[in-house]
Amino acid sequence: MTSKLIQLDEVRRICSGCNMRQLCLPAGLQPGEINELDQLVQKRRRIKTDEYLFRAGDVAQAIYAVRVGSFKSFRLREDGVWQIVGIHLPGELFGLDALADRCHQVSVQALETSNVCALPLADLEAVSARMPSLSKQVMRMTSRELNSGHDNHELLARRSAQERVALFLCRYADRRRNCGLQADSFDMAISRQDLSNYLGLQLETVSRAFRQLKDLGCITANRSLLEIKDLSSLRDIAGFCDNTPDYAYHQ
Amino acid sequence: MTSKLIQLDEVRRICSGCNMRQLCLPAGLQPGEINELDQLVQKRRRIKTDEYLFRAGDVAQAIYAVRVGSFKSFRLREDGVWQIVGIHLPGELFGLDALADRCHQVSVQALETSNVCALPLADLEAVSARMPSLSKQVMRMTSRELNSGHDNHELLARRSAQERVALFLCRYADRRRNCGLQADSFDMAISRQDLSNYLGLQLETVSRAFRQLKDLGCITANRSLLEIKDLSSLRDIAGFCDNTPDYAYHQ
DNA sequence: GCCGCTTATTGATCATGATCAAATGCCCGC
DNA sequence: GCGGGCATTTGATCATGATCAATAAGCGGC
Repeated sequence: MTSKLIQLDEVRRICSGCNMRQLCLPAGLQPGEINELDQLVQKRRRIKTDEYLFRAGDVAQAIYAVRVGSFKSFRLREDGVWQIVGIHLPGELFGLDALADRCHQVSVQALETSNVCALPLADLEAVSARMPSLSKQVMRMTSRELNSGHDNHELLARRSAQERVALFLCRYADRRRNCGLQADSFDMAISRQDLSNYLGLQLETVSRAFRQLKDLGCITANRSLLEIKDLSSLRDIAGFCDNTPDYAYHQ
Repeated sequence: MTSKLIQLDEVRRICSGCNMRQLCLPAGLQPGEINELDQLVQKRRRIKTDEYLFRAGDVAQAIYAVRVGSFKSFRLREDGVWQIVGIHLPGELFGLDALADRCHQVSVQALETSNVCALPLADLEAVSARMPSLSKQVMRMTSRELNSGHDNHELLARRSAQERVALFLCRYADRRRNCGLQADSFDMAISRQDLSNYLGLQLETVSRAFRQLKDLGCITANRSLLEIKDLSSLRDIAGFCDNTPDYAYHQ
């Protein structure tokens, strides 16, 4: 039994056996190509909570994919204020912001004990000519990142505190479901401090928004433990609160 | 004289003679490669103010580069509220958000009479194996887009109205300077309505922020005509207003 | 030039979220 | 179990920006 578990664990180490293979770099590749990818990817690097994977300013060595756990990317503004700009869940790529000038623009820290795969940039460039489907998949995943940036814009612009929190929770649950994790009851690795920073709100404001959502029966929340009781009303709160006619009738 | 002007105009039509060649797709390519790129790019499509280049939901045909003028990308939320998520100036690429599933996620409209080049997706894929430096440059430009998404997050999260407006103006001026346009006195093609939507503020709030910046002597503004009188104090207002110690001393 | 439309500005009031302050609860080491 | 430190919650007050309302300033059409 033990040896079987270890074998299973071994299988999951390789891209073709990984749970994330439908979402991550192997998607759209031929079996032979996946094997080739496997040779390049540095797998299963274990990162503990709050450990840095890299820091803004570091020369970029690789692009990264979350296998297990989650990460935050953030910037330190010139005035010393930090801003979280991204949360990364399993199957998502990050470190792509460094491709412009080979230098990381954000710092990345693990939000919990996590597991990350790295594809060295030198290898990526070397094989991209040989494996067009790989560079195509990298582009697809980068494009997804761009859209999630637009999601963030929408999240932050012209939304009340309650809407922001509700929308964040809906999306977080969706993303968890998408990568095969429990989506209605889970431990949010992200602290209130980090969440409020990400959402552009004060800690206290986020806390109060949680309270309201609890009182409405949408969720239960105890510290980082979250349970979504009524997803559909949570969605309503997230999206359909204000209908400014000015904007509603714009062509 | 007239014929000389026409000749010059002809030269600018081709990538190797284009003013934006250092910023845009030709950057980093060999002269031979630039000629090849030239054959693929559909050039100088003229777009009038408010004309759509494409709409969210359209099947993506190409990626686009601004040659002259400017564009806005925006989404229509399910509840009918629209949100501008990007402003595109000369030398910048857009339409990249469609690479994930070949379908545009945003609509794009010209903010003024503009000029755009298009690289068909089919061609991009076909030549990327043959021209690794081109796909590398596309990735570099996409990476820049990702970072500008992070800039937007920073712009919107936890900043006062005045800071948002000042920061927007600084960045807008920087981007204009970067692509060779007049940066201290110019016509902002973007309306107050669009600007306020982009910044997540009300129209009136943006108007008041302009007034304050005028009163401080940082700018003069008459409708869309803007003059930056004191860039350094504008930068100060944009970045160094609040120093929340909580965030300032975070590792 | 004049009229009507759209865009921008200014004013007054109100609601939301920031800020200041305190209390509570939880986790960890001893 | 106890105590200290940290994260979170709750409360009270205040400032900022949203909202409502009205005016002013271009701009195009005739």
